[in-house]
Amino acid sequence: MIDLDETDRRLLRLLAEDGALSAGAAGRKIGLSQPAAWRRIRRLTKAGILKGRRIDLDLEKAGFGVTVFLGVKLATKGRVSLEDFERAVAAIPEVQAVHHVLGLYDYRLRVVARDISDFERVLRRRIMTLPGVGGVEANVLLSEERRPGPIG
Amino acid sequence: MIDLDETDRRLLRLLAEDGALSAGAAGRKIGLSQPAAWRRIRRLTKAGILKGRRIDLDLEKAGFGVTVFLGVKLATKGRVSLEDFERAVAAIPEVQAVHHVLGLYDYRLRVVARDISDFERVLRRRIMTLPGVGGVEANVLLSEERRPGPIG
DNA sequence: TTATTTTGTGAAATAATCATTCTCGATCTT
DNA sequence: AAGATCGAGAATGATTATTTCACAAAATAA
Repeated sequence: MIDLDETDRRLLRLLAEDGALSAGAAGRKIGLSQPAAWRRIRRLTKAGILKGRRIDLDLEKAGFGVTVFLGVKLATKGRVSLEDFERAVAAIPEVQAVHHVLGLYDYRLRVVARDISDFERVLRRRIMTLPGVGGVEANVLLSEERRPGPIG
Repeated sequence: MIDLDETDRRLLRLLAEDGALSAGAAGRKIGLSQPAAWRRIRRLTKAGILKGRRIDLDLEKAGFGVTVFLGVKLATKGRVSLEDFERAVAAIPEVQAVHHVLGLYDYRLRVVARDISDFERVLRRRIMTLPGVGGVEANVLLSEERRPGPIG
């Protein structure tokens, strides 16, 4: 863990708003020269705080209009069971994220589908057949808003 | 909605793996010239499928080691109530994402905190005091794995 | 106190890469 | 046969990442 300067935090906040910003462009916005900003960003990257960049794609416009959050409770929770479940769930293309969690559920999945009937297919033929699944709870996504978070 | 070529999908898949890839670099990986790849990416961007780029930062290394998913059920669900809740929750810096969902809960929040006691503070003084909150369920994140998804 | 190291900065320079446009040829459609 | 579509290749400025150097402030040691 590294301690962040106020300048570092401002850089991260800018990059969190627009990940396409270059080092120089981000620095310019806070009155920092190109090399200075670049050095800080490289430092943050080497420290592992900045893991990389990812694209933000609108799955709805790509034909996947349904996003569902699934809470999955396993029936048996041995170590083998967890690994089996994770391996099987990783093979489902419609699964966007797998969260191993502590609480009422064991896993939390983010699943996308073309429409509701397509989601039903995924749920019945993919999810419910996963090894060790006990109970499943579903939340259909209506709207989503990402917030910058405590640093960014 | 636009229909995607197999080449488009391969480009998106590459960009989903590494969002820092330039148009030319992505094209080169699938045997496409720089202008050809650039034109496709521009087309995808104009179509709204590619909404932009965002950074991927490791909040744990930045001192926020605890991530919790909260399921929130509202006590009263009028239109005004939803807007009040959304406005208030947007003012909490520890909230990373707000999902308006359909199902057992009304909202799903992704919250980060420095540690468990810090999370307790957020929960008691920020979340539980939100207007209209009926019930809250929490899932602590143990590990997370992002999957490419159906296209990317 | 002075001397010295450390740390972060800006300016200038570079070499590479990038986005962008143009032309031309191949392929496919009608 | 004519038109539309898509790609490669070359050429362009613009922007970028990256290095080097010198300087100022702050911390540390003498």
